[in-house]
Formats: sequence, structure tokens, C-alpha cells
Amino acid sequence: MVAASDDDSPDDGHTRSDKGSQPNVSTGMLSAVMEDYIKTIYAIESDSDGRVSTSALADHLEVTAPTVSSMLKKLEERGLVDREEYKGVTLTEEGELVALEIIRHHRLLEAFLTEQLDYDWADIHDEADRLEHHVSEELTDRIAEALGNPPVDPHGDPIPDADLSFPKESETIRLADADEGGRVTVRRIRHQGDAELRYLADAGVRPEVELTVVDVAPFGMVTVETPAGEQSLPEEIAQLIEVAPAAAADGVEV
Amino acid sequence: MVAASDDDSPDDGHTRSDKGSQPNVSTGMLSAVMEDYIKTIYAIESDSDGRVSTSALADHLEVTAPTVSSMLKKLEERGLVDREEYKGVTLTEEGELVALEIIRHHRLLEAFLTEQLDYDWADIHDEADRLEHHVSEELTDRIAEALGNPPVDPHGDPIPDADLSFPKESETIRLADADEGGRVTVRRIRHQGDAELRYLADAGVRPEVELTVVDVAPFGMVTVETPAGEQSLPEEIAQLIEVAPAAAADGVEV
DNA sequence: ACCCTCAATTAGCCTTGTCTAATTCTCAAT
DNA sequence: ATTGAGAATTAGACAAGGCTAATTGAGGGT
Repeated sequence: MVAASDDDSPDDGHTRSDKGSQPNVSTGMLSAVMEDYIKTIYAIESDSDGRVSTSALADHLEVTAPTVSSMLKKLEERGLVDREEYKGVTLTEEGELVALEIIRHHRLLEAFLTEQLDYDWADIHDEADRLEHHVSEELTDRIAEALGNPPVDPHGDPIPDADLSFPKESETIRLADADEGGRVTVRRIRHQGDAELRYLADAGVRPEVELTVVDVAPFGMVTVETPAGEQSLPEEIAQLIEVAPAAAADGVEV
Repeated sequence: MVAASDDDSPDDGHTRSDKGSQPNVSTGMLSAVMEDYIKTIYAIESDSDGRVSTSALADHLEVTAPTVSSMLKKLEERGLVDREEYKGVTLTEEGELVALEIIRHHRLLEAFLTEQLDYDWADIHDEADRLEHHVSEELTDRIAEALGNPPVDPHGDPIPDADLSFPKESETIRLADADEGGRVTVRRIRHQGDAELRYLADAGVRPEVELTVVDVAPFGMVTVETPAGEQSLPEEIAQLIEVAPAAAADGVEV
């Protein structure tokens, strides 16, 4: 009964055949590790234009440069990145699709964890990071449906559609650049680690919340009035918060 | 295990002092593969008393016997199995706890997929098999809570509590042993592959459904009246169905 | 132009989990 | 008691991902 013809387990990146021990090279079926590289290349590409360097990847992925170097060669062979020796890589079209797929998984998982399972907004990253590589497209789509195909995740980051295109984003400015006395709605919180998220969650600053900008100090410290009270935010933090004028964004719909 | 470290010559005490490698040894971090071995050992142990043989594991896991052999040594080192050379293994207490944890993950995931995401009852196995190794205890417990801590999964298999003890099970008999003309409620469907589940799902036979046993043929073919009509089930299938008298099991409580 | 530094790559080894081929052990049948 | 079949284990390889040490390339400063 080993017959199993369509036994697809995209799960571990091991050889899937019976006897022939034929490497799964061809297309499809990336290992979780490769997916992480692709996702990270995409992320770095997104906010620092140009090629992505070996060392930048090594930093983000917390592995050594030689490890990255050899993986980049494999990704190049798979046609997922364009590589120029000693210069770094960029994602190919196909690589970008893979990245978007993973981002879709990740953000929908985050939305699901917060909305259906009552997870704390600032505490969902690790769970989603692990799960994103193991949920099927089927499950992803069902989650999306259960949530009503949300355009953004709990941090306000846009969620690619099933066809992997981003929904239209609303216009935003940095909280650090807002006018004193202005009334704004938090739209998105950019983030890398968990520390800032924790900080903001505790301060009651999260997407959908309306703020009044009380004061912008000379060196960037921003004081805002939240529903929970007044909060002072260091500039580094204020830079991560994207807001829209509260008036223009009336209601809940966008 | 090959040449370097994994020889089990009686008097080869050290060799294990490598500095560079971070031994995840101590308890806690098992690989997904190891978890699969543990889970499978538990499953085989459950319905065929005694030690679990290398070849039985090789069959179930679809790997070769030498692969199993070397893995069993590792599991023994981790204290998860008791191993007797050439005789097979049994789970230690600790190994059993690991197994129960995985079973809890698996069955709660199955329940969640069917109840909250509208998955087809017979189609959840693969998804749960992949995910069970990657969901945290936190997530597992939240899922359990969201479902109201169900005692059984969609196949009627009992779900271990958070403390890993099984809930009390209701008394059942095999459908194949039921009296002709009797009225019964389906309690549980035992299964290994997906084929029988598909068969039964299509026949409208699933847990909670009430059946009337129309006929039990000499060689085991059982004919039942389901809400959807009359169905004839081969003996192999009827043996997988556990039922309780519909009268005795009135309501939902037991 | 020439160095010197630092990033990137190559070389070589490790650990997991898997495989095939060869060997060894067990046990039931003679 | 012996033996032979079949199960289990050992031996040796391999692919994936990782690491350290050594080497090579790219560029900026003088």
C-alpha cells in the first residue's frame, strides 16, 4: 500500500519518491528554510532598494555568511533569485511570488490568531512564523474566507489576495510628521522585533485607534492622547506608526 | 551515525565532547521526525500489545528498516523508548507523554478544521499531520477553549486533556457485531488511511448519526438504514465503526 | 597605481534523516 | 541439535543546512 501516487507533503524538504531517490529539485516544494530566505530577501528588498547583500541576509537570518552564500547558489539554481557574484541578489518574478505567498500565509495567520483565537496583538509573530511554512493553500484560503478576506493584518500590514496582488493601500503619513493638535487614526505599525510592538500594545496604540497629537518635541518625542490616556513616544517609535487624518478616514470602512 | 560518533561499542565512553555543536539533547526539543516516530510507536502499541518491531515502524512510516533502527537508538538515548536489541521498543513514560501531546494537537486541529473552517470530515488528516508538529501548547489550548474543550475529534477519537489524560469513553460495540433490527448511534470511526473515511463520509455514516441495522449477512456485510438511505457496508468497513445503542445513549451526555 | 580592509566565496567538516548492501541474530521447523 | 528464512543491525553514502578557517575580490584612501 505504498502506492500513494499523490502523496504530497510539502512539509519537510526531503526526497519524496519510493525507490529512485530522485532529488525533488524541479519546481514547487521548497523547504521551510528556503522559504525563509526568500521571505527575508523580499523584506530587505522592500525597504532598501537595490541588491540584497550576503551579510544583510546573514544578519537577518542569524546564520553565517558562508551559509547564506551557499544557499543563494541553490536559490539561483531554482530560478528564485538573480545573483551577481560578490554583489548580492534580487528576487526573480517567481521568487517574488513565493515571497508573496508566504507573506499571505503569515499575515492571515496573524489575523486569525488575534481575531478568532483572542491572541494578544503583539504576541503572534512567532506562532505565525512557524506555521506559515506548513499551512496549505487550501487552509490559507479558508482562513481568509472565515475572516471575510481582510485587506490588512493586525499590524495594519496589507495582505496579498489569493492572486497575490496587494490590495490598494490608504494614504498615510508617519506619526512623527503629524501636525500638533491634529486628530489621526492609526493605520499601520511597522515593526521588526517584538519589543516595539509590546511597547505600543501596552500604550494602547494599535491600528484603528484614534489619536490626538498633543505635542511634537524638538527632537522628535511625540505626545499623543489615546482613549486610554496621554502617552509620550520616542521618535524611533513614532517613526514606525503610520496614520491618516481621522476626518478623511471616517467610519471603519476603507 | 555513520563513522564518527554513533558507534555503540561498549567501552567507548567519550567522543561526545564536541564544542561546536549545540546539543539540543536534554529533553524538550524533538524534531518533527522524532515526533512522528513516537506517535507511530504509540499507535502500533495501542492496537497490538507488546513491543513494537522495527519492520512494523518501517511500514507505517514508509521508510526502510535501517532508518528505523538508527532512529530507535536515538530515541533510546533520549529516554523516550525502552529498546531491546532485535526485539523492538516500547515507549517510556516520557515517550508516552510526548505521544499524547501530539495526539492532542492532532485531534484538536482536526476538530478545529471541521468545526470552525468547514473542512470536510474525511479530508483533514493531512493538514493536521503537518501542523501537529508546529503548533505551540499555547495555540493548542486556545483552540481547545474556542471549541469548548471537546472530548472527541470529528472521527470520535478521544482528545487528551491539557494534563494529557484521556476523557472517559463511552461503551461501544462494533457495528459488525450489532443485532439486526437494532437502533444505534455511531460513536467512533477507527481509521488508518483516508479511503475508508471517504467511503463512509459519502455513505453519510459519521459520528453522532443514528443507524438502524437492517441486516448482517453471513460473511459480515452489514446493511444499515441511515438518514440518507440504505447502505451496505463490507465487513472490513463495518469493523471500523463503533456504535452504542441509540436508546441507552440518549442525548449527548454519557 | 598600490594597498589594505572588509565582504564574499571556497574548502572542508558536522549533524539529521534517509538509502542500499552486507552482515548478524532469532526462532521455528526439522 | 541444526539450519535456514526472515528480521534487525552495521557499514558506508548522500542531500540539506549549518559552522569555522582560509582564500579571493572590490573599493576606498593615499
